[in-house]
Amino acid sequence: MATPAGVRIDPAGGRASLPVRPPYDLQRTLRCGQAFGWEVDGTGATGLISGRIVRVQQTSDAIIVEGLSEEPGLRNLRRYLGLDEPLADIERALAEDRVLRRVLPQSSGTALMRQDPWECLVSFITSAFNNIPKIELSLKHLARWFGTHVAGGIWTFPAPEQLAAARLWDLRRCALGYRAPYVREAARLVASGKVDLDKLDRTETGEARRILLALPGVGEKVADCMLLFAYGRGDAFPVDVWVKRAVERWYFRGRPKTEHQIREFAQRRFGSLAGYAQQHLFLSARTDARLSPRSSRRLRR
DNA sequence: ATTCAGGTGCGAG
DNA sequence: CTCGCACCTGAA
Repeated sequence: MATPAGVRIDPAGGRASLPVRPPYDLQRTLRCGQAFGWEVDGTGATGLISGRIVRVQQTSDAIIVEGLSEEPGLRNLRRYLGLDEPLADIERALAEDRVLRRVLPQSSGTALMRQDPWECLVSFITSAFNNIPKIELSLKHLARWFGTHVAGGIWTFPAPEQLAAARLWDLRRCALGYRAPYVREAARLVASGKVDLDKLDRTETGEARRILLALPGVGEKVADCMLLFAYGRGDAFPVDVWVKRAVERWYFRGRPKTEHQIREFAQRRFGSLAGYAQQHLFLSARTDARLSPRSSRRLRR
């Protein structure tokens, strides 16, 4: 297959340059909470993709890649990072909505990624009733104790087989708490082939959702995260506590709604862009002091 | 010491 | 089917 236009490759240096269009924002995309595996700093980010340690950083019109300089790895990275998402069109459409128009400036450029379904599954099982630092801690421990060593201080995310064989007691050492049996059982279902995560890529969304919901530790929210972050189903709308607060506050004048009602509302209102709407509402809610639990408790009185 | 955190599973009405 | 409740555990 031909190299896409605009791509510059320097095989000897292990470097490449992938073109991107505004408003794509690498930092926002990696920090927005959809992916956990990347070490993001002021200038770029480091992570593992296609079994390689890769550093990426954004310039005015490109993503500079170090550590990966050949296809199909680069194509894989493009897809993973959502570099080809038509963000300008998407955000223009979302800005028709009065709420999104207001919050978009602070989250513009966030692209939906295409993560590995298995890693995504474990990440979001772990995320349930948990906080972000501890989720990251658990995932880091999982890689350290069950993954494969790549190079100094870097381990791959463990394969289903690697976790399926784990002792519960060892899994618990990863601070997974009561989620440990969920993770191991999910690993066994995937490793045994009883659940084929790759096949879901070609499965109709509703059916894929039903299959995901049958996995232990996977409820509506986690299933929707997987549909959105791993399977590219743009109409998925994961309803977590932040999105729930934001939608109730900004679309229903603070009237409480069930998660089901919120999901239905979002799909009707945003359709195939519901996933992007969710990202922007989520990011906005997290940075809006008025939506913090402390604040809303005060207002409730 | 208490409280909180990106939900889910389970039993009851 | 909807509702309420318990829940591992590190960090503030």
